[in-house]
Amino acid sequence: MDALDTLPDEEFLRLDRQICFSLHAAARAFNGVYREALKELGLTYPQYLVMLVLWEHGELPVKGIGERLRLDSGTLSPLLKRLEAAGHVERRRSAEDERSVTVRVTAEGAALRERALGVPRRIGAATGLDLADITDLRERLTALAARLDGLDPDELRPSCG
Amino acid sequence: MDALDTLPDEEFLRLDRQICFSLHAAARAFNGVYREALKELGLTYPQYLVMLVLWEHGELPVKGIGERLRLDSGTLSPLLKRLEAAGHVERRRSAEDERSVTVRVTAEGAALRERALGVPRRIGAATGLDLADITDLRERLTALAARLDGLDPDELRPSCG
DNA sequence: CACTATTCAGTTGTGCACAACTCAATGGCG
DNA sequence: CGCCATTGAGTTGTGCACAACTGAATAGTG
Repeated sequence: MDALDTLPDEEFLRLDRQICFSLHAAARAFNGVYREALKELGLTYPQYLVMLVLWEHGELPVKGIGERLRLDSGTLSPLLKRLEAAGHVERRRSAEDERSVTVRVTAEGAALRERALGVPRRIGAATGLDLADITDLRERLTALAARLDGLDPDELRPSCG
Repeated sequence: MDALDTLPDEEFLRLDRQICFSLHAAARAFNGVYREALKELGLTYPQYLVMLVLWEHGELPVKGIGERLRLDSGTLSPLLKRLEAAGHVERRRSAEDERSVTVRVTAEGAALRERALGVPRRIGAATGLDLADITDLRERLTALAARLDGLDPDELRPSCG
């Protein structure tokens, strides 16, 4: 039994506004909190995401970063240039495959990690959620994103609505 | 009590990557799904959000839109210009207060609403969530955003907008 | 009334997301 | 081997988010 099917379109539009807004606003609010916490590190939120995966792996090709963060080269190329200009990473073309560019954390970038260690704890405190809440929310969002990313575009076309 | 307090910083950083990524990715995935669904209407996701509040209220000052969507004039001014160029809305300076600009839905903009009615149902189906799931997720995200924005949740709740 | 502070919309500049594209390197196939 | 499709990074152009600012209109205060 899906209660959604019983709602008229009008009500759907109202509900949609609430959902659209809540997700959009939550993402921006989260972004804003991180912006504040990361200000002292000189990192933006997406740059922090990139540094997090690089801190875990030491070095990765641009493609590898993109796969882990679902970002394409159009977003990553200029972002990585800025991280390199800031001295946090180094980029060099791969010897085995001249098409590929390997991104490696510099000594300065590794030192930045130490200064970043306190950030997540402060964010966690700001959310007011405990570990179970956070984990639950994370799992739901991950599942939702996975489903939406794997969607056939045709399912969103009017003929299928 | 709070399991978060027992985690070392290292573990926190790992957890943070998962949370940051999941929220960031979910927001972008949602955005992508709407982009696809809204393509035929010629609207972007933020433009759709603006049209949703305008369809509910008929006309609003720029400030009123900004309050409901937590967006400032730096974002809204160019966006509204594009909506006006597309013929969906009309902007005119208020007679009572020359500082204020009133945004009103045009006949074309109202007609667009009819074509938009099917969008939320298709999105709802795409998420694979039922009404209870959606409502629960929405409430959590709204509460989280409210806390992070440092505001009273009631002021942010769409139903009060 | 005159003066100041605030409000409102808009502009500028930076950074991110994404589509569409370029270009060189690689891999596959006949 | 030669040809062509594919891959990987980068570039260009559009739109959004946000900070910092401008300028005009209004509100508040003495």
